Amino acid sequence: MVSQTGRYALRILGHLADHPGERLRGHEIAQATGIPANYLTKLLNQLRKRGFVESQKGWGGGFALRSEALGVRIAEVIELFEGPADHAGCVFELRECDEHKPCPLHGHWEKVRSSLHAMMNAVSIRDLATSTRP
Amino acid sequence: MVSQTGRYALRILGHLADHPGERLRGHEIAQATGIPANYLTKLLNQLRKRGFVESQKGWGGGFALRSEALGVRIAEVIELFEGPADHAGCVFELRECDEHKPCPLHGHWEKVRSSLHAMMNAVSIRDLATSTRP
DNA sequence: ATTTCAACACATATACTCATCCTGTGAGTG
DNA sequence: CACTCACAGGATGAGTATATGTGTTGAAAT
Repeated sequence: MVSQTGRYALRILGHLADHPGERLRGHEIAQATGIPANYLTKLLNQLRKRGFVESQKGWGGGFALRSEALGVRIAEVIELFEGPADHAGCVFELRECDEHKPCPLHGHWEKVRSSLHAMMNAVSIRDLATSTRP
Repeated sequence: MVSQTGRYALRILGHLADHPGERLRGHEIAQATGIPANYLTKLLNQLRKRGFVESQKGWGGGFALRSEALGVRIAEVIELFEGPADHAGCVFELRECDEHKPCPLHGHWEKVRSSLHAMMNAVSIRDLATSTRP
């Protein structure tokens, strides 16, 4: 449904959002999230290049969520790691399928697609923080 | 979302459902569906072992959909190739997430999950046939 | 019986995701 | 400067999904 890597990324961002302003070391994040440390720094690197996260090397260094990223929709995060979602075509490619000649799955798939799309675009990184919960 | 193999399986069954009672050679099915011939026979073999399809070797041989399989829900087909769906847990495993302490994605995910589940269980192999369309 | 056709089974190849290892590099400390 | 800390990044490996290749088996035609 969503790749392991994509879920990792959201876990990471959620954890960073829980500690605003703090610089967390990769090792700490790995321990807190349960993501393999070596792999995690790679993901954080991509998040940094994309501008969602900032990092600091050396003593006292670590990673922190950039405040500008708080409003980023999780769709953008998933895209970063899985490429454009491309849910345009019909799921099963059973045959040519459009509005006029829908395949047997068309209506059903439309619902799945739209609810997924809604989720991806309604939730932002800010919402991933634990503190958001009442 | 759904594996390539799973989509292949549905394409195959849809094609067979389009030709009831006929015995189609693997090569023909491959050509009609665009699925790699060698890979296709593997999938057809699994479908045969599961009882959805019957086969005949030798001259005049080929594959045919078993009439008993017409009512099979596509959930069963997908399970055959991808194992039990197991959409139980929360998508992103952000943290412990249940009804009382839902994660930020919980409500959204519930919708995705249920519409997917509905599709898988509402559509049967019979429905995959082109002729079903008005 | 021999030939031919097509499924069947097993082995191998390829691609991608996920994960690990190792070395380099910049930043701070004493 | 010498040293340590922690990110940066390339190379490598394990595991799985996807795809191909080769020979074997069964059934019909001749």
